[in-house]
Amino acid sequence: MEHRTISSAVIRRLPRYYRYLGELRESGVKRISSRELSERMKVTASQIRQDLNNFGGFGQQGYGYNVDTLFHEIAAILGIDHEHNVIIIGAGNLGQALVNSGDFAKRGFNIIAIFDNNAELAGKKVGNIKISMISQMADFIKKNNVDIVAITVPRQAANEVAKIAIDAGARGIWNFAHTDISVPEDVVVENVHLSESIMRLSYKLKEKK
Amino acid sequence: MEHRTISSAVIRRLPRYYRYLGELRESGVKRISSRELSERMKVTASQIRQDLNNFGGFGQQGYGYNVDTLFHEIAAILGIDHEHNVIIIGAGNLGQALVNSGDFAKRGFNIIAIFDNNAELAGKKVGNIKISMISQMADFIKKNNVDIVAITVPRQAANEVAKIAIDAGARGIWNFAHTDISVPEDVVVENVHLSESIMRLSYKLKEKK
DNA sequence: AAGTTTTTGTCAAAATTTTAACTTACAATA
DNA sequence: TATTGTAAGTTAAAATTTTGACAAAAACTT
Repeated sequence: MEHRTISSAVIRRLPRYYRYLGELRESGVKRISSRELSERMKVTASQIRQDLNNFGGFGQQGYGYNVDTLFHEIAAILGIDHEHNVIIIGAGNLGQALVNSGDFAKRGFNIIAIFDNNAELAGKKVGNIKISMISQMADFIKKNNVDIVAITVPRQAANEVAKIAIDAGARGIWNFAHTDISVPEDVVVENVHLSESIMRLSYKLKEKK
Repeated sequence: MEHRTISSAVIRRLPRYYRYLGELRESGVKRISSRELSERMKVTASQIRQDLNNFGGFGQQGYGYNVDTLFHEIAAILGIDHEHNVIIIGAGNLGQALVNSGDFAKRGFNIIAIFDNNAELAGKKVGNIKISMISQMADFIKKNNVDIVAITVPRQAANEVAKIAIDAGARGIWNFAHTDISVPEDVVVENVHLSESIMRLSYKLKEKK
């Protein structure tokens, strides 16, 4: 089977489709057309149809898309039809916020450990997870089938802790540090750069004035 | 003066250029060519030159770009050459993390208040800011020249608090809630959807397997 | 001081992404 | 069961974005 690469623009939109479908599902809507969806989401119907057809024909002419089916198909495409083990490196405010937010667990991203290098924090609890030392991390990753490593340490330390995690077998890096992380070919990184985000907002504000 | 719209792809890259230039500046580098920068940043030199030339010719043939000058030019473009007043709505973990992170203040985004609707939190402190009630927010916005409103409340409440802030005069919304916020023409929104981000990571992980 | 190298700014080509239009298939209805 | 309307899937066109190439200008070199 031929395997065309899907553009990242498409992947950027999929989680949003998923969110809308989840909402429709909760409110009991059984079917939806690309046109209706496009009106709600402020994108073109054409784009929705084309995005979805990258992965297969999930709809039916004269009917539309079955909300429930499409919801699950997108979940499968995104790889969120099963659980993920997540650890957090950095028990600062942001790391703690991620642990305490129930949102991720609800979507199958289970935060199973949090690490820090501050010895004073050792054994203290965040939510109901005990903080461990980074020295224990490699061992933990090897033994616990960790999929995703969230990095919330200061930028100076980010590449160092990423390397430890990757050497221990981690393959997905969720990077919150204000720096780029260099990784080998088979490791994927998703960046969340809040400072860049607020700068973009600042730009947009300036343009409106 | 003609005012061409700059594509959002360009704006997405500017903060990253800014970050790299800041690092170069700190390490005492005085000048840099688009080629050198492109090697460090893993983008094409052509793209850097074209991006910058949307705003003016900041470089010089045979020399390159003066790091310090370009750093400040980009700051001006992004509107971060002056301070911004920021308030946070929602004193949950994420709201508290934003307050406690010194990173934003360092870049001129001063968090001057945090609001919540939980009466039990009234008067309690996050960092050195007292939590106020949302009922006081409109008045605060009117009196304190608030530029940016960060929304970290649950999604069900997001549009409601956004409306209060906008009606009181806020023009920039930094939205962390897992929903879209509808705003009038003259208001700008920058979204930070963490759950969408981790789904994209999940997709990339699946593709590598 | 002349020649050589570097490097920008710009133009045009290439690639990608988005939108629009068309064709086909199914669903609803009478 | 035949007919009409709806809406997906697909193809083509348009728009946008990225890359490559080159002339002009400045900085080095000898």
